[in-house]
Amino acid sequence: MSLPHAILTALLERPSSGLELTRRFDRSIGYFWSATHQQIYRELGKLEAEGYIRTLPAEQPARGQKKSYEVLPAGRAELARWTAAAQDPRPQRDVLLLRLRAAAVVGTDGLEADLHRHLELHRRQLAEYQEIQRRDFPPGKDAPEDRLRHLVLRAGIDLETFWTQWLTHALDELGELPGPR
Amino acid sequence: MSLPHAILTALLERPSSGLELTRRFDRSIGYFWSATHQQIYRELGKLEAEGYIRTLPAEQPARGQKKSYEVLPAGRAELARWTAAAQDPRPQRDVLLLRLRAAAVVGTDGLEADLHRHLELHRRQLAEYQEIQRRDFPPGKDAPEDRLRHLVLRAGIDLETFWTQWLTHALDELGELPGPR
DNA sequence: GGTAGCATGTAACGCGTTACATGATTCG
DNA sequence: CGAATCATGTAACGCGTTACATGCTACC
Repeated sequence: MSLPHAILTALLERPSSGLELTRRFDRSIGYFWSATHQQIYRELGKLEAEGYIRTLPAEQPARGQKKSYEVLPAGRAELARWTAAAQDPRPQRDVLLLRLRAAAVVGTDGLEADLHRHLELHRRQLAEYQEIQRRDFPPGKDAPEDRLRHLVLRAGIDLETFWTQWLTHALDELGELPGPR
Repeated sequence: MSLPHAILTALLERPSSGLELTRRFDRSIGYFWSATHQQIYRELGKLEAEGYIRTLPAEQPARGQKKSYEVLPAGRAELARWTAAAQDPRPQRDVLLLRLRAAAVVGTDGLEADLHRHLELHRRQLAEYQEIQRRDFPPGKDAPEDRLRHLVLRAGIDLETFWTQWLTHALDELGELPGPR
């Protein structure tokens, strides 16, 4: 039940059309809540039906026409309610850890190459986050309204840092393991 | 497409019935791939139909009767294939980070209490992992076949450590923020 | 006017979740 | 025998994913 709230947040930051939202979900918000354009259009329809958002006055309702949405007061209230409500952490889901556990049973053949690939992907993501930090949060300038956003970014940086370190360590261990290479 | 492989791994470690699997998914494997008993029964049916597992000879097929499964050679081969195959990391999904981003727009009212609760949950999980480490991986004794399992456990420990640190930091920042308290 | 790209959708399917149903076993 | 517990299921629904469809706009 989080996609509608992700969309409300994005629309409050800036009113947008479906495709613009999709693009923003590929960048900033999508770093921790991804969505495809099909999900977004489906959800925009629901949010509009529930009275949380509306199309901007300059709309043409035809099919191939751009249609921008803005958040209504009821939408902002719902987002505030959701933000403050207690929520249990979702159960963990990590395919890579599952694969290592499987490898402990059926062997590590072919695993190493993909671990290298993942390491490279995480390094790239980390570099991207650090670049954003340099650009948007230079040291010294720390406006109160940016504090929360910086906090979120730092979570991303620390998580990617963890994965690069852990994968490096995992590759070390794999190298020392007996078995076909 | 990972639940069947999680089940194959668990069944290779030890043949089990559906409910026993459910219990094991509440503990070890479920730490990074959770599943309910409904999912597990559904998936056991599919895996049996595909010839990857079979019921142990001592079966009684009646409804309330215990039914244990073991992995067939085809199932082990499929698991080995899946383990070695390249897989892209799943896009991140984290509700808490999303909520912080929403709070940057609609305010932080009511957020603090739930962050405290999450911090406590992560501290408890971390303690549980460390207890498992003390019990199953005492320093010095590091059999090669346990290396991979220990590696997975350390990922869990490091991730929970990260969350406790990050949440502590987040609560510090929230405290310094202006606004209704 | 034909083609490429922009923009908004529809349809189908599978996994994950929640609620409920049914049969066996144990024990007072 | 009645209740609690163990054990295996069924049904319904929503989100996430993939593939495909339709209508505009710009440009050669």
